[in-house]
Amino acid sequence: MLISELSARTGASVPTLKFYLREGLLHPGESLSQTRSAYDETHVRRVGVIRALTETVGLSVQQTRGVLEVVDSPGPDLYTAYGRALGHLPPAVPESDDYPRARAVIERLGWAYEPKHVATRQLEQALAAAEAVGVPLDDERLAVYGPHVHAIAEHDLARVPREPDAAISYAVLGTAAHEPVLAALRRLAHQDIAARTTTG
Amino acid sequence: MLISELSARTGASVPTLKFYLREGLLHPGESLSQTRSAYDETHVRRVGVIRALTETVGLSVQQTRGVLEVVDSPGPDLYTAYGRALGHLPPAVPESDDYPRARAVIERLGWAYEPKHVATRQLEQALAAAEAVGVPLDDERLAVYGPHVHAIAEHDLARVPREPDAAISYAVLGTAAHEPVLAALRRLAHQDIAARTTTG
DNA sequence: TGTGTTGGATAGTGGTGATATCTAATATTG
DNA sequence: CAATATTAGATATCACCACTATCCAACACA
Repeated sequence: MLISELSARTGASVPTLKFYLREGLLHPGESLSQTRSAYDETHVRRVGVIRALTETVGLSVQQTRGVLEVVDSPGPDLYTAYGRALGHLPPAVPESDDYPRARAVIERLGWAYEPKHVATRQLEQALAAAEAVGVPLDDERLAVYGPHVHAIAEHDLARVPREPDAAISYAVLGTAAHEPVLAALRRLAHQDIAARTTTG
Repeated sequence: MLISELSARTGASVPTLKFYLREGLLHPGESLSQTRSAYDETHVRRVGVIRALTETVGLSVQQTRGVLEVVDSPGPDLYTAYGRALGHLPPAVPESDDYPRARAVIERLGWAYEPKHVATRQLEQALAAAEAVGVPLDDERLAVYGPHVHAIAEHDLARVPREPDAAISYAVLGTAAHEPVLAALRRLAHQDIAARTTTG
C-alpha cells in the first residue's frame, strides 16, 4: 500500500507519517521507484504501537524511539534488553552509587538489592518524590505492597513467550502498556470504596 | 523569608518561583511592602509538591494546578474530590456512554460497573492502548490482577486520615505519588526474575 | 499527454515550561 | 544620607517539541 492508504488505515495524517519516518520511529517502506514506496501490515501495526506509546503511555518521541530500538534489536538476553528498555521509560534518574530508600525497602522485602538495576534507581526516585509530596510510604505499607506486586510480577513473567525475540518485545511493550491498566484498576477500586463510604 | 531565600531553600530559581506564582501553582506570600513579600514553610512544602508532581509524576503545569486546586478546595466529600482530581491525571479520556472493555473486566471481577467514574474511562483507555500495542490483557490475567490490586487499594483506604481535609489531600496526592512506586516495584521484580532466569 | 500523487527536503506553527529584561519602590550598607 | 542592592510585578523572549505546511522533481496512470 502507498502512504496515503497507510494514512487512511491508521488515522495518522500523511505529514505525520512522514515525520515518523524521518524520526526513525517507522521503518521505511519497500522502495518501488524513486517516488513510490510500498507499506504493509507491519507498518500499520507499528503506527498503532507508536500512537499508544506516545498518547496513552505518555512517552515522548525520543523515548518511544528508544523503546522501539530495543524491540528491533534486543540483543541476546532478556535481562539486558529489559534494562535498556526501562532506561527509556520515565522517570529518568541520575546515576548514583547508592540508593538508600530503595535499599531499605528492598531489604525489608527480602529481595536482592542490586544498584545496577535501572528499576532500583526508579524506585529511589519514586520514594523520594512521595516524601517530597508529603505522603511518604512507611515500612508497614511497603511490606503489604511487596507480596502483592511480586505475585503480579511472577504471573507476568510466567506468561512471557518462550522464543527470545517475542519474549523481549512482549516484556518491553507489556511493561509500558500494562502499567496504566494496573494504575486504572487501583484508582477504580479507590473510587469505588470512596463512593461506598461517602454516600451510602 | 524573601523570595531569594525561598529559592535557596527549594533549589528553584527566582524566575521559576515567579512563574509558579503567576501560574497560580504557588500561593502569594504575605505582602510586607510594595516590593517585599514574606514566604514561609508552607511555600517551601508547596514548591516540593509542585516539583514532585511535575518532574516525577510527570504532570504538566496545568494538570498540577488542577490537582492542587482540588487539594486547596476539596469540597465536602472524598468521593467527589477524588473523582475531580483523577480527571486531572493522565490519561485524558474523551467522554462516551459506554466503555465495553472496562465493563467486561469490571463485571468479570465482580466489581460495580459505574461509567460515571473517571477511573472507568481511564481503564478503558488503558486496555485499548494495550491492545493497540499488541499485548492485550486476557481475562485470566485480569482475574489474577484484580484481587491483588483490590487488596492494595483496601490497605490504602484504611490508612487515609479521618479528618476530611487531610483525607482528601492524602488521597489525591497519594494516588499520584504512589503509582510510580508501585510501578517501580513491579519493574524491579521483573528485572530481578529476568536476571535470575537469564544468567544463572 | 496531462493530471495528480509520491518521496524527500525545508521551513513554519502553536503550545509550553522556563528565563530575561525592565521599572519603580524599598532595604541595607558605608 | 547617599550609594548600592534587592524586590515585586509586568512584559518580552527563549528553546524545545510534536507536528504541519509548502515546495519540487520524479513518476504513475488514465
